[in-house]
Amino acid sequence: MILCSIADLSRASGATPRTLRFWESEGLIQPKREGQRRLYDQRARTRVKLIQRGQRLGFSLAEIREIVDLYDAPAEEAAQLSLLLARIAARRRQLEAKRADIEETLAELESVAAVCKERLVNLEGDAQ
Amino acid sequence: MILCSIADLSRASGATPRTLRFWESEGLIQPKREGQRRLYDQRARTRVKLIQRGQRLGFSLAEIREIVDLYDAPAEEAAQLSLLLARIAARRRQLEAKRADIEETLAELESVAAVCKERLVNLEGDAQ
DNA sequence: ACTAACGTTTACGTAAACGTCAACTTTTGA
DNA sequence: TCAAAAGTTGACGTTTACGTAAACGTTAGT
Repeated sequence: MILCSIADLSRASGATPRTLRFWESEGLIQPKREGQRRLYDQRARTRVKLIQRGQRLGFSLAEIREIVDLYDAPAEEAAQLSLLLARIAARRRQLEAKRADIEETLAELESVAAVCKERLVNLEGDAQ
Repeated sequence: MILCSIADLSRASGATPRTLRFWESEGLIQPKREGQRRLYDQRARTRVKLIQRGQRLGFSLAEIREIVDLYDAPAEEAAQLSLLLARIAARRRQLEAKRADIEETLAELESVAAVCKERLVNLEGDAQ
């Protein structure tokens, strides 16, 4: 299954055909063509997964495009490589900040949960 | 500084007055009133920070409202406490899934960075 | 041969999360 | 006292990320 139709990829990914066409119009994926019809190869399917992961993390499509472009930027010159490394470092910092937000939220939720559990235990004790 | 104006909170938080009023209209914050004017206490300011953190994590305002409401839900009965604990557990799983997405992305970016650095070293070697 | 099923482009509609006036009242410093 | 500054409530505009519908071409099974 090296190439698949838009319906196949839609079923496999959960994204609607409309969404896949929209992402293409935004330059996020570039499927092959057989006449008019789109044909998605492994590279396109991988990018769809990257797009969806980016969305789960709250990135806009514009940011997602920049992120996935980091993966296959054809860097030859030293200057291009340095620029690419700088961009990767910036995204890493951004992701680490998000991770820190997550850790804080998790800690707070755990603390609320602890209070809840204690109250539950007290209620059970009163009931006996 | 137990109470502050909308302009004060706007400066302190980075959210515009329009945004603060919008969040209020959506039921995310409930400032006091002095006549017509809004007065924000510490509780309101804390909620603003929670909202902004939720936004950085890609949650919608509807989700954020559910999340911040977990912090001050007045659970008295055992049934309410159990429900609250279940909701907290669901949010925890969601946050852990996001964290896993972040770890994957970080790992991939590091691998791309490693390739870049290797190429850079090779280029420097060729130059000598 | 024919009709579903699948695909295409084009265009308009929509929900979320505010931005941007407008028109007006209230407060406050000179 | 009086004008600037700050605040208020509508109401309409904007961007993002698609949904939905129209009108049409292509392909596959009976």
